[in-house]
Amino acid sequence: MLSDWRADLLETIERTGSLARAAETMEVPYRTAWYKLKEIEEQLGLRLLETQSGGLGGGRSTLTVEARQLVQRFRRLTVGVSELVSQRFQAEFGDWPR
Amino acid sequence: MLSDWRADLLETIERTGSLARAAETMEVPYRTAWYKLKEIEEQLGLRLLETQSGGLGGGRSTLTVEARQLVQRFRRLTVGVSELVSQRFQAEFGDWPR
DNA sequence: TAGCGTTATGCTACAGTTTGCATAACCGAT
DNA sequence: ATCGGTTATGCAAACTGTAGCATAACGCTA
Repeated sequence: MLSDWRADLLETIERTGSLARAAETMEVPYRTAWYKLKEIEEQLGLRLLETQSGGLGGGRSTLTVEARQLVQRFRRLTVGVSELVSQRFQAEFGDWPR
Repeated sequence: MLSDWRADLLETIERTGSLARAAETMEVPYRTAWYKLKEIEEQLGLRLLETQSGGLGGGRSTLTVEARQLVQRFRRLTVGVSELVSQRFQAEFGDWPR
């Protein structure tokens, strides 16, 4: 339910302080980004964003504590994995004919 | 282009000796299984099946040597990886509230 | 109060995937 | 010769994910 891309999205929201800006930064429609977030929230049964519409800058979004923890854990989970995969891939398919 | 599920499919074909039976075993329509195989063959540019229609039992399918090697390598590639992942997952999310 | 940029969400369209149905060819066994 | 079960494929329908467009509410700022 989480993925590298989704973790990126969450981090970008945190960095930009807005879902709209995060979506633009990641070059994905706002509609889609929003939908993805809802998906995660639904699957995991938790709220990811602390949002406010209106006000300074039009509004803002920040991550909830749970979301921040989630991303942290996910990052720790995946670090080293892709390296292992490509290493194994090299070992098994390095001599692949095509 | 390969995946756990696809490797399963190939192994099931080998085990049952028939694409039709493999599809039934894996509870996926014959049409779909066939389509998936074509997809892999096309992407990798190799033949996966040694087929015969008609004859004893109506016909049969067995894996080509290349297909068998492919599955073997893929299994070796993924075995250590999934172990690492589930170990890491346990470490990071073992105490996850839900 | 009017304007602006953001959140939130419904409706719709479009593209790609999956699936159902149909048909043809094949060939050993009866 | 006919039957059965299999491979092979075309075609169209159903389903799914992604994206575009529209609209409403919100609240700071000018």
